[in-house]
Amino acid sequence: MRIGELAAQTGLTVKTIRFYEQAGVLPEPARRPSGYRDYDAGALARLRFVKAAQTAGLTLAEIGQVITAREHGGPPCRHVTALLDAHAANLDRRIAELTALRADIRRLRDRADGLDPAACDDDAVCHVIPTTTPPGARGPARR
Amino acid sequence: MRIGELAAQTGLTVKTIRFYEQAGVLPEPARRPSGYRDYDAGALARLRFVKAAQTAGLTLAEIGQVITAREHGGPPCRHVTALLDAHAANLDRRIAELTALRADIRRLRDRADGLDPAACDDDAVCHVIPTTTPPGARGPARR
DNA sequence: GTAAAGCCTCCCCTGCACTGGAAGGTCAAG
DNA sequence: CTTGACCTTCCAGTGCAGGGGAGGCTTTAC
Repeated sequence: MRIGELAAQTGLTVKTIRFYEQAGVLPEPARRPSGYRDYDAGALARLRFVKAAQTAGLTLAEIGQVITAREHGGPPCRHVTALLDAHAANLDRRIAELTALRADIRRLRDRADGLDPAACDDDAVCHVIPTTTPPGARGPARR
Repeated sequence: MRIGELAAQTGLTVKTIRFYEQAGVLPEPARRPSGYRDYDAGALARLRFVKAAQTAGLTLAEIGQVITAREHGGPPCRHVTALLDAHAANLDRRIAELTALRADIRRLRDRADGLDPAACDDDAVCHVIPTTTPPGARGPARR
């Protein structure tokens, strides 16, 4: 099938499929005499895997590693479970960060309701944001 | 004071300070005859505000808006509290997303322990990641 | 026969907050 | 006089996952 049909069947855009090929998560397909890409059912399965792995939070680079491991050796399951574990740990950390940031914002917000807007001074720009570090701050959240 | 001293006093890098100036969150300072930037205490206060606002989760663009509002009108407190509210709502959404993703990963991980690594098939790359959408999937998390 | 849709490659753009490096000017100490 | 620290501007790149559009073939439908 041609790239447009593959896109329709996977819900991806044509651009994205070509990008995946260049990113190394989708093998280069056969070409028709015209130069058009010609995909088989394997491409469909592959793209389903890529989508599922993305949904599980893996990056394209990691997915590429898994695929390479698969092609150069045995089943990459151990690698995959290690990636899942690492992502789970990352998520735990990020969730904790965001939750703390959420609490800080709530504190600022509550405090703001009791402040006089006219009392803002120029240098500090706005006294709703105290320039003395609020309790519980751990530096800017990485995004 | 020169830029290096300001950097030392704020804990930022010289590069970052110049970047902030270009990003519009720090006004252009006076210049010495040599062309060197020459900062006063206002710059220190301003950078403290920028850091505090970043800690509260605002982007540089938003901080720039707050500063512009401050310069072109009265106190920007209402603007700031609106931003804080928007960020709080965003955080709630992102925390929920990440928590759901975390639960999905935990499910995959638990399932993986009961699977046979040799049973991976080629098209699916690795059966630890099921290509049929797992229950509770809501699409890739935005990062 | 012609128009429209589809495909090709190529290169640049997005957001976010910086970071690195090149090529050169300035200033104080030894 | 030279060394070295400090400063200047400008350009480019990072990570991540694509998106936009130009300019030009190919295929399909009428």
